[in-house]
Amino acid sequence: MTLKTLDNSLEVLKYFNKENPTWGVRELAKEMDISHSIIYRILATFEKQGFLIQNPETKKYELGLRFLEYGQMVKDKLNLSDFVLPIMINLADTIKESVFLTWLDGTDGVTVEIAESSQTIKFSVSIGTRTPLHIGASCKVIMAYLPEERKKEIMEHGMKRLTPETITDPDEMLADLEKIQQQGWCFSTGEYSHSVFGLGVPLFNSKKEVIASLTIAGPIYRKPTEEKLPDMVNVLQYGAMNIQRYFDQYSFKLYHE
Amino acid sequence: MTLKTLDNSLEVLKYFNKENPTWGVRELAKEMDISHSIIYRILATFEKQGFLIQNPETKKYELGLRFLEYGQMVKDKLNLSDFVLPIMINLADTIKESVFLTWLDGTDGVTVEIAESSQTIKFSVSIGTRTPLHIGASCKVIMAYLPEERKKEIMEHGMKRLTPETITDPDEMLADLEKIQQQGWCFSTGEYSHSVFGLGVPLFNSKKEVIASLTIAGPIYRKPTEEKLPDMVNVLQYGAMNIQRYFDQYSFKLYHE
DNA sequence: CTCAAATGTCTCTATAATAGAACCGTATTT
DNA sequence: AAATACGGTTCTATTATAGAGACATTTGAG
Repeated sequence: MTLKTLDNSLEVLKYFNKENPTWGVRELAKEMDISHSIIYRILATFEKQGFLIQNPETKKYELGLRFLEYGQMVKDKLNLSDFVLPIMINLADTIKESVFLTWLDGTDGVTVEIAESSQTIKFSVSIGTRTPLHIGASCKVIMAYLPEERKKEIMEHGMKRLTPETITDPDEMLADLEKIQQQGWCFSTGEYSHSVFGLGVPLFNSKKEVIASLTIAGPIYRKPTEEKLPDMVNVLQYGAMNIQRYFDQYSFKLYHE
Repeated sequence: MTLKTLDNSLEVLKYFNKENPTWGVRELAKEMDISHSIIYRILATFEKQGFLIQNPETKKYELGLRFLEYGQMVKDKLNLSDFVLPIMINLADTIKESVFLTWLDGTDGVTVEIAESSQTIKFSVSIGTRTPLHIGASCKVIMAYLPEERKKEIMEHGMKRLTPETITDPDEMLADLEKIQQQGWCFSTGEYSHSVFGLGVPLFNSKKEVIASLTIAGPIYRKPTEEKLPDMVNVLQYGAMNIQRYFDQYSFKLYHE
């Protein structure tokens, strides 16, 4: 029961990403294997509304300032900067690695807040980055606490491989998730990017449903040794506890109450 | 030659703002005076694509995390934090008032970067805020440098009044713009909000077309006296000159080259 | 506790909007 | 100078949408 025209148009928008920020009409039409007339009408309509702008010189289209407006509104709604970000910065200072908050959104995890490590070599990621839930510590630790049917949904949605370490076998994944849920955290290396380790713990809403995760990540050569890992888990869980307390006090406006 | 379905759908999105962040299907349908079936299909399609999310409890819709993604991309593209923001912060420290950068977007000015004053009473505005070009120093100083036909377009677009000070008469506006262009800056009080003063100067692309403005704003009781105004103009123009130099070096990816 | 009003969702069909091919004038490339 | 590629437009068969109405639930008032 969805609108085909709108659905297609939003699909077109997805082609505007960091790698391909600008598109010409025929260029995008070829990429999507769609008639250029259709693409033209879609792009022109988005432009009329400020969601895309056309470079008057090159005639190519790119994302417009309207997204700044909506993006800021979502950010304000999450309201993480006042209380949660300081906790994350504190954590990043203690551990000397980047810390980030990942939000559950359908079959993806979305990075909503970041505290970067002060070290020159660090894990770096953009706000708004979207990753399938089966990849990496930040996402798998969320997936581990989802109901079984949603796990199945996610796995049937297709477990794309990003690196050789990415788990793509459903049985292996279920076993891994089981383990994660039992220990309460997830440590992974090289699943998202071959040179990165991650350590994530879950965050819940008032109904004890998982809604987010707090994760430490850094270059793989600085990954904690087996003896040091428990310490890192402890520090991370302490930070997560503080954030969780905040979540419990102020029920969020986004997604869950 | 635009798509009516998409156009209508984007119009629906506009109802999700800071004042009304959540909408039920019938509630929004009533507000827009449209059949609730139509609204339902639009909202459901946006939700499917992550642009809206539905609260499973209340069934009401709100903006989704997808906007975080696109908003961040636009922000990254503008790439103001590295060079321009420091200049703005420096300026804000010197003058002890908030400083913000406004981008030209169609018939509106959009706030794209902010350096807030350290004083407890200060002018405060959100990134992404959209204001018609005929209102306030930050916008009028842009409008003053636009070609005559675009000025006419903007005025015919309707000069909405925000405060008693807002200029709504076309002739008065043209005279005002003439003066602004001659002196190179615009000082206004109470046009955008009754308790705020603003002082703005224009910024140009490589083709000497106006694309943005740099503005100081603060509470009206701290507005500069007639003797002190020239000093403030000087400091602001010096900051603008630095930003302009950056603009000239790196031609921007947004809107103009 | 009961009834009425309001809600999100779904079905149906006349109607209106869209898809997609073909075309146009311009710009760029060869 | 010819040929290709481009954004934009026009046309009509086809298809998706508009809008009324129905439905099961939920909410709220009496």
